[in-house]
Amino acid sequence: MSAPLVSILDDEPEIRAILTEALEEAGFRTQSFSRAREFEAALQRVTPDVCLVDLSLPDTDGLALVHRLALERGAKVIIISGRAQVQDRVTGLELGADDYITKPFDPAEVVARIRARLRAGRAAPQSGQTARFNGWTAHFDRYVLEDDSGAETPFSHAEGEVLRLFLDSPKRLISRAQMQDALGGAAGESFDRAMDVRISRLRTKLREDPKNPRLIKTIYGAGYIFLGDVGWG
Amino acid sequence: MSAPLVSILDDEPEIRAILTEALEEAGFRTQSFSRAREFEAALQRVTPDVCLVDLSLPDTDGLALVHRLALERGAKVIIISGRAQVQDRVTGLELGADDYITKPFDPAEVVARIRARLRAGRAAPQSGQTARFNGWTAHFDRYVLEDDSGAETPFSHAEGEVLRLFLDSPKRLISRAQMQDALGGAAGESFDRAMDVRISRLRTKLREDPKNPRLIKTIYGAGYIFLGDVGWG
DNA sequence: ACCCCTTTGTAACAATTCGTAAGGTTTGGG
DNA sequence: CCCAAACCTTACGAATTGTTACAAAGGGGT
Repeated sequence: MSAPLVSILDDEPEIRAILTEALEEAGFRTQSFSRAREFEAALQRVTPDVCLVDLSLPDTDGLALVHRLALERGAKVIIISGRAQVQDRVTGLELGADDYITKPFDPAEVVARIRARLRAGRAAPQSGQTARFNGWTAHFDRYVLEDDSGAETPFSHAEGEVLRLFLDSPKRLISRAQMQDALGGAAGESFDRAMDVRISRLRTKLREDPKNPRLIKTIYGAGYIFLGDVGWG
Repeated sequence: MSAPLVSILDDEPEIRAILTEALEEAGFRTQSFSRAREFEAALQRVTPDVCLVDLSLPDTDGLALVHRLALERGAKVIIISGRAQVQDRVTGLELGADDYITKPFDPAEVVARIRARLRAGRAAPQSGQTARFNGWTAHFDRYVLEDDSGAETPFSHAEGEVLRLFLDSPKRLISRAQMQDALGGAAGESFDRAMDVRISRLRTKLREDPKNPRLIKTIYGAGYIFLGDVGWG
């Protein structure tokens, strides 16, 4: 599966350059155009995963273009515009745009919003979620841990919560208070022990050596650290 | 088909009032909460089409809540926050939010952005007659399940209700309370067991391995998840 | 009306999950 | 080196869920 393709349509060369650089660094394939005509010609060939469209184009009515793109072709469209009035944003969104970003913008936010659109597009918003780390593959949709040899070990919901928390913040200290919050536990003396048990059970399934844990490390008096090179997908 | 349901979670009464009024005028059903705990309790019963969540909540870490909502439950989340830094927006979106609106906001834009989410989602319940999933074809007009080899197994009305509920929301957690609602069961001690039996019988017809169900997964204390790539038609 | 079959809820028992308690082990300061 | 606090692990039990057996309810054909 190749990287998502993002099309950029903007008449300012500088904007195109900034966006192209930020998007390629973020791992997207890009394609940029200065005129609507070229852009629509390219659409005959490929359908981009997301289109970034500037409204103030010299050779066409931007809103009409957005409308055609979004409602007729079903493309995901993010408007990038210098017009910042609420009314502009509302009409842009009502016409079918998926998002509306005003100039000046921060490239990082553009990337984040593109990712949000891609995520939403998937049939299964929350799952198909798998993470690889150090020979293991965690399938959160099936609640299964897969060995590097392909052997599978099921894990429970409670164990999954802990594992997900770790995989979201690898190589970073996670305090017990943070866990308590993330795992929805009521603050209390007793919940500490419950968390211990959850972690203990997770360690067992990850076949950790109690004497020498390689993945889930305890930091005495501070919390835990999950070591492991995590890749989501 | 009833109006989409929007849940509002914000600790400021005035904000809740403004949003509620604007949304109801726009034709949505609304439901608002001041505390995360109440909000999560309500989620046991219904899954809103869109959740508007304020990050600065007194009783929990808002970001962790968003993460749980978006990634684990597959809900559509729009963050409404007073924090306007780019970094805040990026982390909010990366954690799974579908959109990020900063205060002060214009209610009209909020409505437009909610509509954009609903349009993109289109997870609306299907009313088609047949659905394909993982080698099976369900014919709701004939009350028959068709094998990938063409062999047919009849299913009853009660089993069909459960199956349709699953097929309408694949790969998403469905709580028992939601089922009870959808299947018209009175909330009571005894109906719980009846649902278990319905699911057990459906599992049998889908030839699920009791030890390792591949399609209907139980999440202890939370509900069920139907895994399967569903295509209607 | 009678019989037989299907459907579906209820009851009873088995299996699983997960927090709690209890006892053991490790850590780090004095 | 000693001790208290922090942490790990095991066992147990309450709650949750699965499965089977059974009975009530309904439908069609004779």
